[in-house]
Amino acid sequence: MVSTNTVDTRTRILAASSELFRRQGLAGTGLKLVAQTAKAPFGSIYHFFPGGKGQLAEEVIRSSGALYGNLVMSIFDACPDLLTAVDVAFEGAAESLVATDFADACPIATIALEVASTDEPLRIATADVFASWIDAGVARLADTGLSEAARRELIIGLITSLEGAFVLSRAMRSTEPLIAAGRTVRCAAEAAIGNKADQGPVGVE
Amino acid sequence: MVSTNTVDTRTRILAASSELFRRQGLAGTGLKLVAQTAKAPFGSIYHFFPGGKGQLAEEVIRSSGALYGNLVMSIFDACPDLLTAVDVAFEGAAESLVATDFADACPIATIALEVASTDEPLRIATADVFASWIDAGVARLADTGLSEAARRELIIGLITSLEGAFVLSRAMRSTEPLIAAGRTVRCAAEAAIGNKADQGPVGVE
DNA sequence: ACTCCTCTTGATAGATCGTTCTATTAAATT
DNA sequence: AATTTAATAGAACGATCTATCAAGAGGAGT
Repeated sequence: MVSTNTVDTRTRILAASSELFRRQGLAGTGLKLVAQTAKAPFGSIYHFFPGGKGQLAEEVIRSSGALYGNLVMSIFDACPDLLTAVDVAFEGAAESLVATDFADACPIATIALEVASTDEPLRIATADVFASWIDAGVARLADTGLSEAARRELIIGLITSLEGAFVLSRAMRSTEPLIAAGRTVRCAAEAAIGNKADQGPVGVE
Repeated sequence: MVSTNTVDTRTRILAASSELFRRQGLAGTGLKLVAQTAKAPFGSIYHFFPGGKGQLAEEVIRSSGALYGNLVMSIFDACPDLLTAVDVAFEGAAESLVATDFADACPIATIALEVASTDEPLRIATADVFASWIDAGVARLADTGLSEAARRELIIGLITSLEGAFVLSRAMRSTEPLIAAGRTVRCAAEAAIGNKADQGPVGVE
């Protein structure tokens, strides 16, 4: 009942983990540092996450994955059309990357690569997040009049370009990859809209 | 003089590290496992790499980065034109990913994300590799008649799409992201070639 | 007052990490 | 043959990791 002015300990642990995991990876982040960053007692981690690091990581993946998906999707809500949404998405990503000294990119990409071949439950969690992003994007693009296959291809192209651009931009400490990737996706989007009339498969053999 | 039928120990350590690092990350791979995988005595790691894990990782990044760059670049040599090269590159990546049970993708992407904000020497190493890929690609596309800026944008778009598609494909255990990313890059390449005559900026306002 | 119950707190265990160390064997050089 | 160098081999060290444990603080309800 008493509304404490401080945030929930559990939430603090989750937030600290999310930030640390995406900056230095899952295996590279110790729980001691998590507790310290969250200003939480060490034992509280195992109080709220009895499943240990695995459970903590899975909740981080799913919660921050959903959060980031909503963030990107809100850009599409705020933009009049698809093309400007693509531009704004990549420009916004570039800005926030610079603002955080090239640290805060995708919250789950680092974890996804780490666990893809080593931890099946966590791999599934990252796969679920990516799948939900794709589904949300396909639904969001319904008003474009494109076929579902075309929308799916487009949104996957956008996500993959964004993810890959994060890799290069963080490594090179430059927004150039993000800008170039944005232009690439824009080209694909323009082509898709231009070919709207075509019904059949896209492939030009 | 005597040509041993076995490979150099140093090379074995490097190869084992490269494979392990890209599958389970840098922080997630212990040197004990490296020695064991390389069938090398543990002490030999520090004999050949006195700088420890850092030196080993840097050599892995630079050597396997150069190797992978040459691999992708050889596709462009074997293809008659840019468009088919793009197709072959993404299809080949999809095939080799399936062949290795979605394990062997880009040899340095996982490391790049891990070290981007935590280890400056290694971050620089990954940045150097990406920069060399871009430079090589720009040079390779010289015969397209595109401006250097256009070539650069195109090749960065290709690399970022490929990297991002690896992330999603490995996580989802599906080649769909790689296929979709390939189509996206193909669209951008077609648009670039189509606009070859235009001299000014690409933007169609 | 008393009993739950949630949460806090830090010590501690046991394993593994990167690193260093000494000792031994193999090869090359003088 | 003698000596130096390269490589092998793994034990040992301190630090850090995940995970567990026991003990206590604070409130709510009876």
